[in-house]
Amino acid sequence: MARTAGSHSALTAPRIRAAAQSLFARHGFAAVSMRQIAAEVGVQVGALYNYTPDKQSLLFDLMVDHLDDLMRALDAEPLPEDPMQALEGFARFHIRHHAARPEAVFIAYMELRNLSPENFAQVEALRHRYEDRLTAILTRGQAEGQFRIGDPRITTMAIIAMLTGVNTWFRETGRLRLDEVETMYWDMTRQLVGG
Amino acid sequence: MARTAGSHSALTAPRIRAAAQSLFARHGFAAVSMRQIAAEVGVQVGALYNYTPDKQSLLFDLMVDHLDDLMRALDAEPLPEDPMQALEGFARFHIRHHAARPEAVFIAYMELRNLSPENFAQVEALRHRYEDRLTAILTRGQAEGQFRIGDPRITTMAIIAMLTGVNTWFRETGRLRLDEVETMYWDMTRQLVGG
DNA sequence: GTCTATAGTCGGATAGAC
DNA sequence: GTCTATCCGACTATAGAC
Repeated sequence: MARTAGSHSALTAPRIRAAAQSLFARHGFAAVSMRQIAAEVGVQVGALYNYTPDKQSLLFDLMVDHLDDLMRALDAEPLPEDPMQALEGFARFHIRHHAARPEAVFIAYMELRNLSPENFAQVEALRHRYEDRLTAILTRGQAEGQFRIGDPRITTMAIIAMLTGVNTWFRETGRLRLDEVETMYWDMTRQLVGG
Repeated sequence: MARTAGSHSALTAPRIRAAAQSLFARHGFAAVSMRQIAAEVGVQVGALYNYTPDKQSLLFDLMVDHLDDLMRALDAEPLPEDPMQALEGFARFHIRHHAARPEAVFIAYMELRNLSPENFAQVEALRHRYEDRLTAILTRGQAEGQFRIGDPRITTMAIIAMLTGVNTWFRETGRLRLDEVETMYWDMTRQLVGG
């Protein structure tokens, strides 16, 4: 694995990703320059273009990786037969997963309009797949008479907006621990579906 | 009311506001240039500075006016003694008011990080005053035993996130009318508080 | 793989004529 | 109040040396 002196791609690539994520989350995609990213990594701006064709791809890759990660993590969760238990699993998973990566979540929600149309369509498709998992749980629970809800798709949007909202105010240093927040939001979710 | 030829301030001022709001909502504050705003209005860049000291003030004024408008409109609503009726009034008002001005709402949520620290603090204070109105309703309903909820402040954040989420998917041309959406979200809100 | 240097464009804001 | 002209800095992306 001999490498030329000055060749650090295995190290540089993830550092560029991390710097871009941190800076995009703090200042917004449009407000961050390639020079700032390079400075955060500790290289000159030209070096970035060995890793990304352009700034847009940097953003797109962050979003796609975040959503792939989200789907993989959800698929790794147990999925109980009982709709109420499945819903509890989803709600707790959603809060836990999102609270653990606030920067990626923030970017995925705030920077959609800075994606090119093709990239936007791909990201929306991935997000939709995630939402569909919750819709499936709700539809099943409604059919089995456990949930007192209206349109499962509308209920999906309402629950996801409510749960994701935790990220706007939750801080690890705050008065509540995350597992307490999880339980409070699960209580609200359960009541919301009439459980 | 005689005016010098070429003097159109009474007309130009609101057109600058409207252009800024539309462009900021579509492309984001950081991605929009003063030249773009001027072009949308039909003037040259220099003319904008007769109406605003800088680009930051344009954003700040949009946010403050939006939140002032929100508070005034809420204060104009009836506030029933009964907490359940008060909550229904709030939920329906929130959806109706936000759905009617999607651009202002979008900017108020997405561009907070582009405010200067002083301006951010002022905007946050205004938003907090609005949230407090809902917290007051929830606290009263909890004390009177009508609501089965945990922390009223957390419940406030959850309900507002859920209701505001309507703006991410609702379109006037969609399959649902706004008053139907209002009722569906009120049903979910009622169940969420254990009613 | 990283560097320096640069092309070519665009940004916010201001000065001064009308 | 609006215009033109301009300052001066910053931007993305590329070229070519090492």
